[in-house]
Amino acid sequence: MTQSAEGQFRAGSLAHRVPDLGALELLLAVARLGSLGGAARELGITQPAASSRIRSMERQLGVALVDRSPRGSRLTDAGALVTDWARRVVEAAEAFDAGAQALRDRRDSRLRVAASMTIAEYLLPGWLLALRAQRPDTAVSLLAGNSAAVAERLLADEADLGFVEGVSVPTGLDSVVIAHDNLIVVTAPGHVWARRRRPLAGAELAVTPLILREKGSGTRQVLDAALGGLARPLIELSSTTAVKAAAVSGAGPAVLSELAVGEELSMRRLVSVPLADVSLARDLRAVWPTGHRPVGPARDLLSLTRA
Amino acid sequence: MTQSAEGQFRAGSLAHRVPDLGALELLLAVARLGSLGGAARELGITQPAASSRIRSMERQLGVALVDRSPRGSRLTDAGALVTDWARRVVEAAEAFDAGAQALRDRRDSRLRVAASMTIAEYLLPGWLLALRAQRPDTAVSLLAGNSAAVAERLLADEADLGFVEGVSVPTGLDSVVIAHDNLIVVTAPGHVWARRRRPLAGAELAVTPLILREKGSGTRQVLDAALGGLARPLIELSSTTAVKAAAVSGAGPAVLSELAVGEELSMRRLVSVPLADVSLARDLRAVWPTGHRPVGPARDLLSLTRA
DNA sequence: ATGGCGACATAAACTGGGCTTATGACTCAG
DNA sequence: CTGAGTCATAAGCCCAGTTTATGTCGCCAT
Repeated sequence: MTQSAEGQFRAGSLAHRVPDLGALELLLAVARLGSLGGAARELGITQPAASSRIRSMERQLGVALVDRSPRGSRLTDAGALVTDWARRVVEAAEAFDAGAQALRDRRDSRLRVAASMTIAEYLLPGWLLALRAQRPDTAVSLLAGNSAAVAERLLADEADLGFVEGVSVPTGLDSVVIAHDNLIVVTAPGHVWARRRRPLAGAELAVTPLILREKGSGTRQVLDAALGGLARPLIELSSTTAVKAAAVSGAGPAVLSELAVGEELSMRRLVSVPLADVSLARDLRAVWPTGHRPVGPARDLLSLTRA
Repeated sequence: MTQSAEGQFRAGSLAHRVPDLGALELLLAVARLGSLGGAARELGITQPAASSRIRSMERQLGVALVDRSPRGSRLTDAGALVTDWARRVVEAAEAFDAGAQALRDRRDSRLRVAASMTIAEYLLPGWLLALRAQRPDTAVSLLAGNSAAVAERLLADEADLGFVEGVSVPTGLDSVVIAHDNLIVVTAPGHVWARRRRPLAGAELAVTPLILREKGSGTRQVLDAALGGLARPLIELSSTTAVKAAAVSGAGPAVLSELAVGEELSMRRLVSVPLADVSLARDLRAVWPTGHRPVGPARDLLSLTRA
């Protein structure tokens, strides 16, 4: 057992075991530049600060990350691995930052975006990062709501560009399909369906109790339509997150947007069950007031979102 | 060449604009429990500390996140969105933590894993999280290296279970295929190939200059084999990260493991180009010394990795 | 009503981690 | 042997986050 300042065996929370974002950024800079001092310069701190911070990160993790020499610093093998993992944390933080800035800049923004929850949650941060890379000085504001709210904002000229999911386009708006969101059936890896070889038939899906969002939600509507209103709930939950958690825990099969489960699939916390004769696709669309084709920053963003 | 389009955008780096992990964890707890005090209790801090921390996070982001009332606290609409983004940062940090702990526990660990870089980087942290959820007291150690190094460790009884990618299984080891890693052709969304409707033929791929890993790397070997040694490099880079960055920046088409680009695909920073007549698949295998079928913790982990 | 309870806010003092400046040790190139 | 790189060490400062102690508000049971 470790010596540790806190006398008890309290599992210090994540923040105590994971270096803070500044340290992870510093590590990435060291990896890229091959020098503590260089990394320090890039981040606008002094060399001793960088040295000390890397050292305390190594102490915290219990692993040597960097080989120092009078000619520079290189990552150790473990350091390279840690850096790769750190990069993912930093990327998630960059997406957070891009989104958060859009939520803030309500006033003076040059591009006002209104988006449905699913799009705002999963896609928009990435788009904003891409937009920032391309047009660094575009201030974006974001308002998230359902399709009706998006339409309302656009028609009241309180937004320049909207994004909605679902089958119908609100009246008064022009639109273009920018992507297709497939709902997929997922289970925990241990579930029977995870070992199926034959694709699942719609009829079979319709008679199986599923973990679902509540009636009225976008995904539920698509599912009910595809099955003829017959989806049978094993349990109904009010957020995508809760559905995911239930599915991961093995409670049963769930139907979710593939946007929501990308990570879980690639890490095998969930497994996708192929479908045979039903298509659970819905369009994701960019929308704007009829006749007012997007120009300027709105056009920049729109062109980013289309393949 | 410098890779990475990073967000040095304003003087304050990411760490100054994004709340630290402790604050994000706290926000998730508030969202789940509906109470500042409750969240504070769960994290082992006092209620005023939680109150002050949420407040300073709101000040930092410039957005109200929670509606306080004498009967509890609920997220605002913006708060719900921020919480979803925060969850992804925290999940990345959890993966980081799981991996880092495995790197540390070299000595007293009950399960010693040796894995190839790609697997250690992209899949193992998720497996370790799943294993921790299922068997919380299993201490795991991790050693990353190429196939030969993994085999060496296993045969020297310095590891209990190994993971390798590639076509051949090192001699002296038994193995089971746990997944298939597909190499895919990706381009920036603006590239001509992103708008192709017909799948790409192998012959076409073979005559097009590509962004590639250096000769000798695992992915390059698979690609060269599939094309008959003909892959034509536009530029050769020494890390998956650098290849990704070049592809995202629009330098040209790249060939990468789908494990490496899951996030970029779902956020449309990259687009996958369908292939017609070539299969760029390679097996991911769990391996162990011939005859020594995994038991105990090794068996637990192995069963997690198979669908 | 009234007193109790739960939830959040405010205030003041303490603590520690991270920062800076200043300096030293080491290596390599001229 | 000197100058320009690198990193490490030491001493002091500062602020963010913490705790303890107390105040305010709304609900509820008596």
